[in-house]
Amino acid sequence: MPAIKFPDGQVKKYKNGTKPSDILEEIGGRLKKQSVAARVNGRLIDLSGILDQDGEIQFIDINSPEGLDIYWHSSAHIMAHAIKKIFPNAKFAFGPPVEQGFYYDVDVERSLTPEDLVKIEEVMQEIITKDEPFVREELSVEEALVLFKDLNETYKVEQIERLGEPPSIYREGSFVDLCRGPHLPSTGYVKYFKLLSIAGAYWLGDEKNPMLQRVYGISFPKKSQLDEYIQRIEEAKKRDHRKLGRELDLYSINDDIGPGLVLWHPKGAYIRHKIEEHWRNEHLKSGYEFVTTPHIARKELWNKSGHLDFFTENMFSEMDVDEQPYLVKPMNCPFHLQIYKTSTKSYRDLPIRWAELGTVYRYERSGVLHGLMRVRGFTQDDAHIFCRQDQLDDEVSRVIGFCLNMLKSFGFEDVDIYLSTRPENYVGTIENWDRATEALKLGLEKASLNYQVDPGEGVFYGPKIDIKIKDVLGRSWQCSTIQVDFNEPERFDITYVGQDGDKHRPIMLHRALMGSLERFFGVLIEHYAGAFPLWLAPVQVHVMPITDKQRDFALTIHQELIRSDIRSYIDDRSEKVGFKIRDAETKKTPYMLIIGQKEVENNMVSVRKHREGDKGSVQLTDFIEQLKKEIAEKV
RNA sequence: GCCACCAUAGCUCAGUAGGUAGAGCACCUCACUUGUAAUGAGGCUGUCGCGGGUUCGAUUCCUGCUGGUGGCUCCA
Repeated sequence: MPAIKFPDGQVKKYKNGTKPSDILEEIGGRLKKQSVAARVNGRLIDLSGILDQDGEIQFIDINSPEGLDIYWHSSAHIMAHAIKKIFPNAKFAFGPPVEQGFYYDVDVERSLTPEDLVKIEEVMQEIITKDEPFVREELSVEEALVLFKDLNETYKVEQIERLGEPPSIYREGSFVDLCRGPHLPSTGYVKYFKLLSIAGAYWLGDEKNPMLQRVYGISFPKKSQLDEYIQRIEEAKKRDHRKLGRELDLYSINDDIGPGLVLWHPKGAYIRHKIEEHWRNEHLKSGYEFVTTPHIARKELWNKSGHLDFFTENMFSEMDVDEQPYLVKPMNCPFHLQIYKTSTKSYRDLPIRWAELGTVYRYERSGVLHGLMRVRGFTQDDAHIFCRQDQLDDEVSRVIGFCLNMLKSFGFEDVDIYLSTRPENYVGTIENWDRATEALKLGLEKASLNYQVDPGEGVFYGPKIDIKIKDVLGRSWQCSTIQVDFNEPERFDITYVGQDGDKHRPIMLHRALMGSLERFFGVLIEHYAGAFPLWLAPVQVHVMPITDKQRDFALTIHQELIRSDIRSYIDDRSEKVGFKIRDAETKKTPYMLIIGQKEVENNMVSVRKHREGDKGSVQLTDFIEQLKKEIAEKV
């Protein structure tokens, strides 16, 4: 007689063999309708699972994150079932739920087409209409191997062998799949779904393995949720930085120049200029000094730094300079190290913080290039900090705080933070790694930040903190990074003279706050949907006379704005004011000044704000004051 | 790099069952002199991504390449 404790603290005894679904039957109502699985003693189980011991139960709501995961997971099974019906020889790999929906990796004899997706959707609907229950079975390894070998499911067989423990399977009608579960009670629970795309994916994520076809889909209990999802994707596409970059004339990438090489147009370059200006000011305030280094260096430098050992596949091929091989820089660090070495450093000199907007070039495989987010030539807002062991904690803390502040000034408050720890291949001692990792961790905790640990994801030369920002379609892009380096100080043999008169090895931190200006600009465009805050807007004010009669007055206003350091543009075309407003609105100019006869007579300006509309008339001096305030506050 | 898809005017797109192409916006000119998201009329705009093949003839069919898109792998 298991005693089951409910979330409200109530404890009830049930007879042996009771299932969560029995309890739901008894409770009924909304809970029964909305629950798709149960968590018993922390473990998720099917509603048809057996409660055989005492424990705490909690029902999983269909619309909770876990509920949707189960929903999508079961949807993936239904999709696989449908594919199996259409392609009896299809073999299946993995089909998990993801952040937005689900996918299944399949091995089908021919390439799937969009028409196939339509067909698969139809068959899925049939399976759903049949409302077959998902039935769990637990098998021994041997039984499972026999079953899946019979089905010629080679990937499943491989997976069973890899697991090495008795697996569970789920049957649903004639379809059987290796799966941990839990699942929805039956296929009929899946109401509204859509298959979204087909892509290639390597078996087990290894590019040496064969490529499977990955079919992505999404499903929801309610039609409105599916509609909203599709609409959200459509809306997101409108603020894609590649679309806005073209529409707002910010940048372009040109085939004649080469893929992954960015042309910053005047408006984009202006925004970049403001970003850099802000960046420089903040760095000076934070105790950094600037350095500037060349774009190429002798091959030998890259040999010394280790880049030729671990980074060659990302470096552009060498060039010949007076019969000496040179390489274009993929990183700035070796240069900074060479500056360090030009003089003997005392412990009193540390910490040294050297920053550079350093433009680097990396060969990125063609398939990975993506607008401004992933390019082949980019400018890092790089800095290297050389410090003593006793300064490490403090430096890490400072960088974290500095970094978050920098992101905040561009409106990024919601970011994902990762701590990447020691990978399999590493240089340096375990003690050093542990100490450095501890320092990074301490820094994060002192700032009371939420972060995830990425075990083994550190660079071979040291642990790191990464901050990622999501683009408009929910794809994560790494921007900020703070890395400890045990490799290069060693290779370049940099030292400082300690209080004891001996030479010591300083600790080196690499850090980039925005990461690269290109990527950062990309996420920034999407973040603001192209409507940049006043301080960044390339054109801050559109001045528009209503008729030619007000042109002279409008011109004096435009000139006054320019004199006051406001970026003004005068639209004196002989067009209706509605036309000019539309134009300025489309260009997302923050402010419009409309100048008609009334304004001329009263010596006023009529203010209109982007997306907000008419703000009424004010004195020009007041308007300028207001703008200056807004610019200073960077809102 | 791998899998799939795509490439027509500056942009968004239509089109040709194979006979060298069109619309809207943008741009230019003229008229209108206008009050908070599109005034009207006229004009300009193309190696139909590049190369090869099939064909009397290719933007259209086949093929190679280049570039892009969505993923995978890899990374700021």
